[in-house]
Amino acid sequence: MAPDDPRARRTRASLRAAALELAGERDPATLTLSAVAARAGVNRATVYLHYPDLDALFADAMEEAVAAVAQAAQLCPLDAPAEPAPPPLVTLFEHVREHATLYARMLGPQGSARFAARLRAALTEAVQERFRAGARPASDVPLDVHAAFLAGALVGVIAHCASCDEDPADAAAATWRLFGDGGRVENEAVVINKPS
Amino acid sequence: MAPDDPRARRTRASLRAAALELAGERDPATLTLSAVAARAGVNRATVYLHYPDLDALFADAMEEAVAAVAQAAQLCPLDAPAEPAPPPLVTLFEHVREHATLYARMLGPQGSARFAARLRAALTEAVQERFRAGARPASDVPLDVHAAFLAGALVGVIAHCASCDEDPADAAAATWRLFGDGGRVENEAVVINKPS
DNA sequence: TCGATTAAACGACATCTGTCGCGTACACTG
DNA sequence: CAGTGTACGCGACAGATGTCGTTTAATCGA
Repeated sequence: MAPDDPRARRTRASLRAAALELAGERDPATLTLSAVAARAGVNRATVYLHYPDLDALFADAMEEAVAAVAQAAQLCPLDAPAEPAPPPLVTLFEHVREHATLYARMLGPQGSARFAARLRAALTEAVQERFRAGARPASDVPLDVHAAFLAGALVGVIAHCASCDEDPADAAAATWRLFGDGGRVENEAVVINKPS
Repeated sequence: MAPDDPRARRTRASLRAAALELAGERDPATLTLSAVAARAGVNRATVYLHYPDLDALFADAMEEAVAAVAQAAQLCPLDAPAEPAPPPLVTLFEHVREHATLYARMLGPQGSARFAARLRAALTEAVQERFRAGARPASDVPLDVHAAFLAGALVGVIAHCASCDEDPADAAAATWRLFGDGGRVENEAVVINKPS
């Protein structure tokens, strides 16, 4: 399977478009691989040549948005003049807030689980990358666990918003306010909920 | 369907035992309704007389643990003398920490999603019940949203621990430390991450 | 103890998933 | 432009889900 073959590109593009198209008009929980393949005009068996399952197809379709989250962690490099720039983790949280509003509305109770899994991986990688690049938590919590906690907590809010009766916009705003007050950058270190 | 019929009781008990049994010895992600029914010695169609799907069966099998979480929110009533008693939300967090360690180990990447959904509902109800009983957040965040956020964040950590390479015990301990530092009770109000 | 109730077994059905082998037609290369 | 590689369509398969109608047998009341 050559990933840059024009035929394969066309097929994957059709599948991505069909997945997002159907997710927007039908209940995402009831989406089937058969339906996506039919909408894309692609044989059902062909889907398995490109993706292991429907979740992977969805992950690819949302890769653009996920990449934006990962990039958000790089918007404020640690070695840049930090005066007017916002704290990196705060930038991450803002992006997550926007994604929570957007995707928690688009995806239903089941569909949100797909996105949460994909976003969780992206967030973990992004936060850990920030820590590897020099950011350090001010507490005695082990570095990796701290990053995992942050990613898990954020995704938890997203998943929860999508699967309960809350208005996702309100809950996402609460996320932002809570973490916005609780996290800050001090002496090139990330301080989480630790009043100095 | 009489829920107290001895035959129905036996059937559900067999199904619960079989579900936990198979979850312990096989990869929970590959568990099928057919396999659980076969292990329980119950016809596959009969399962649908008691549960809408396999997730509901799992929820019932784990009901005992979930009930313990809900009960944890009642361990320290607000109208009791609050001197030596720990804050109610802190008690909740401690129970979640224990459950995270236990279930994140037992359940695999997919299996944890089943438990997270059930635990999320129980946590939301428990935290909101505490707020209805008199506890008030000190910030301007709407009450219900705040409760939803707390539940979502906690479940996010659990789900994340079970689906990544972290040691669940470490990550759960981090949860406890982080929230333990960030939350406290002050003047009968629950203060979250707000240094006075 | 007998009869009415009903949980459960049983077989069948439509649909979806994941996989396989085969033939066709499109895509790069010399 | 011819030739080789390969993505794709096609048909079929086993296994799982969710549902249905019928039959068997356990339960409980009289």
